Amino acid sequence: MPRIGMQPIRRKALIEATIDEIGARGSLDVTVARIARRAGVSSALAHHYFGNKEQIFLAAMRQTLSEYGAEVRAGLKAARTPRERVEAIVRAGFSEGHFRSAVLAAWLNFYVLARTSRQAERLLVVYHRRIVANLAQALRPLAGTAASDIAETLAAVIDGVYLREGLGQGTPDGAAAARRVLAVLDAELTARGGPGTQDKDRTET
Amino acid sequence: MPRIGMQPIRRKALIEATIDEIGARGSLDVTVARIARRAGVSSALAHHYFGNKEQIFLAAMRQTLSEYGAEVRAGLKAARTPRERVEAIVRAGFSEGHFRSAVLAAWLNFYVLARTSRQAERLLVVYHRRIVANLAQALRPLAGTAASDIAETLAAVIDGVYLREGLGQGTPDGAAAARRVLAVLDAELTARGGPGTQDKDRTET
Amino acid sequence: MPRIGMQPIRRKALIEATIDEIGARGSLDVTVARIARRAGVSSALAHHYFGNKEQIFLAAMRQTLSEYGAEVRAGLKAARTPRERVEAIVRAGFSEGHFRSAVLAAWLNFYVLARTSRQAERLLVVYHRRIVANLAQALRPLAGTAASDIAETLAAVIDGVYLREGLGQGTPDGAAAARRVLAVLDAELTARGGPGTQDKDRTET
Amino acid sequence: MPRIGMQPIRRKALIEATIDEIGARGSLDVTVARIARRAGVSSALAHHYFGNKEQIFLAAMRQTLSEYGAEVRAGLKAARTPRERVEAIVRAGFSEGHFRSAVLAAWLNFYVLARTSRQAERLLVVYHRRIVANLAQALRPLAGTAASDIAETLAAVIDGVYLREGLGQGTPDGAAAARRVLAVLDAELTARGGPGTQDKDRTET
DNA sequence: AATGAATGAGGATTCATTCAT
DNA sequence: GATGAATGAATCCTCATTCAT
Repeated sequence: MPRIGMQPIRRKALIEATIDEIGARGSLDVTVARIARRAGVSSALAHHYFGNKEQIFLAAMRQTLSEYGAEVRAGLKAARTPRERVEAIVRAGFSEGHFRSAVLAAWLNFYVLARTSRQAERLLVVYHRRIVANLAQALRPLAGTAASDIAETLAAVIDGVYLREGLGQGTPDGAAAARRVLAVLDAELTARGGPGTQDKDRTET
Repeated sequence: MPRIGMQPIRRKALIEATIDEIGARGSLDVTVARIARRAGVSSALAHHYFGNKEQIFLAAMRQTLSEYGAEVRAGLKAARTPRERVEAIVRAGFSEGHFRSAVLAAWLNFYVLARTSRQAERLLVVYHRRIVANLAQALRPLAGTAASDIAETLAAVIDGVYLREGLGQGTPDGAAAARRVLAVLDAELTARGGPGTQDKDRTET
Repeated sequence: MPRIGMQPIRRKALIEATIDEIGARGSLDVTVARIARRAGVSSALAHHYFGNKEQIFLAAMRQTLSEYGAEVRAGLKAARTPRERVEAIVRAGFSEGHFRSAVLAAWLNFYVLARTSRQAERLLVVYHRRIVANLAQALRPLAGTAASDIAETLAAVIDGVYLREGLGQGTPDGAAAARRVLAVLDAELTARGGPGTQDKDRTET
Repeated sequence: MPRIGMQPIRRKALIEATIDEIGARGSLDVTVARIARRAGVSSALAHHYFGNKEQIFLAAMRQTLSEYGAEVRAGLKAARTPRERVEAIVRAGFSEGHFRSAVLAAWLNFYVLARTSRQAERLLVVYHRRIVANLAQALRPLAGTAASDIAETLAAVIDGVYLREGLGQGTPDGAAAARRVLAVLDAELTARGGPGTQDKDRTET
């Protein structure tokens, strides 16, 4: 059975299995054996490829983060106006691909992991910075010097909505979630720049 | 050594030890033995009083939630105007007592626990509803029919800020966190009702 | 079943089981589970009392060493002349209690353990020093300033004979082994002090 | 990359790697994978060439023994007098090549291996017999009928000194070790044959 | 009331070994 | 000739939980 060049295939399968298993289990309390079984391999192979459990988790985290990043980039590419750029970033977080119970559980658990693992923490911090930077850049034309501050707030709202919506058992409503975040954006812009600014932005867009 | 009337003392000690241990460990990955040692009792006693580990966690969660609730109520009692009422609720979340790394870790882990334990989920949902209800009630004079919606948003912002601030290693800055949340409040009020409304509210109160 | 005060009993049983198991297996390649089964307890209990496998080994080593030390002391107490004192020390090493295949295997493995474990090495060095010191003290009246040197040699002969005799599968012949060591002693004394000295010693004895 | 005629090269490399690894690790607790890596090949190849782990160990043991034997033979060839012949055999054991920590660890572990593996035991017994035979033959002109007995004793002293010197962490002192063994030889000769014999030998030498 | 004693169950990790290529 | 792929079988260790005292 052993064919050559399996490494990337197995790694990918194990990473997906990890996210799914965390999602299914709802906690980091998943065993390597179950992850491996889900991926259709032995637990020994999982260790062979990743070294230890933490590395498996970190790989899953990197994967989730980079998928999210890709979604953000794809959204940004399609956006034409500053406003659209901000919306793209916000919507990426609540897309069907990511705003699922399993992925949400994974995210939540990565936050927990970050409290224990230095590497996990670093990943999360980097991701945080990147989101804020993306938001700030998109907001600059709309909010000027307030861009950074609004970006920071929006990032927090995204996380908060994500967290709260995810608590429910049912399928989370991504559209509603995104709407709530964008409402905060609108409010901030209106309040800071006055209606004029906002209107101007909208017109521009 | 066994004295009578120890039950409440032991229970309280074990609950505190649980929160501290979750805080210290940074995850739910704490053992009953360690919790018990921290509380100065045997692990057998912990089981004697709580039945099993999940009940210990749930008790710790109830404790954290009710302390938070008490802080909110205390703040509300001292508040005179609607605005002050909202601020009190927001500030309760970022008070020195709760906005600590250990408590934050506990909260985070309660969210995780809620994915596994029906009881934990119920506790969290109840707390969520209560916060939103409190906020909505306080906001009614300020925002009218928009109160509920703004309340929902504010609750999300609180959670998001809490989550993000807590990621850093250093002592979290409660004042800054509260300021950011209140800024959202101001923006929402300004944007929806215009400055006039807000001023009027303040005067009314 | 759990009665109080079992700790020392369990510890002793586990230590004996360890030595026996090393003897039976012929190497350090013994499992905690087998040791525990031999002692009639669960492997979890073995860990509970000793912490980890290395500590179990070290305890077994200490036990073996201290039993040997006790045998030496008992022999010394019964000895009347210097010569008898030396003989007592030598014979202690080849007594029926210690010159058994199992104990021998244990010793051999402790030497191996000493290459990995700092603690084991320390134990072995201390034991080495003590034997040489005992021998040297006993030899002083017989060999004067040469006592230390002869002691060192005798200790080496003891170990060498022990090692070689132990290689065979059959029951090792302790008497023959002791005789060979004492022959070296006689030769050293004769060669250094001349026959006169030796005869005098013998007459004294 | 596979070239023909690699077998002897690979085997030799693996054998050396085995001894080195046992030396480095200080115990038989070495993995085939590490041995193979040290030899620059895959662990599968090690199995391909040796069948299983025990055979790898046995090959390493044979190698060590035969190197030692070669050193003895070389020493014997250069020796002119009986005394020199004995000294050559003794010194071979403490030469720079063999009296190293790594080799010593290997020897020690071969003794352990001999308790488990029939083949290893046979190798060790053969080596033992050969050394004693060599010593006895060399001693015949010096000690006559006592040659065998003295040979047996010397062999034990060699092993004992080897074992004890090897325990220390520092570089073992081969010259001192050899001196101690030869001192026993001198003592035995003096004591048995009287000073005359010994002097005569020494003069001859 | 309180605990020491004890364990079953499980989990991460390791490793010798096999096999298809 | 050589190896990457793969795994079954251990093994150490942890831990929640129970029980007699």
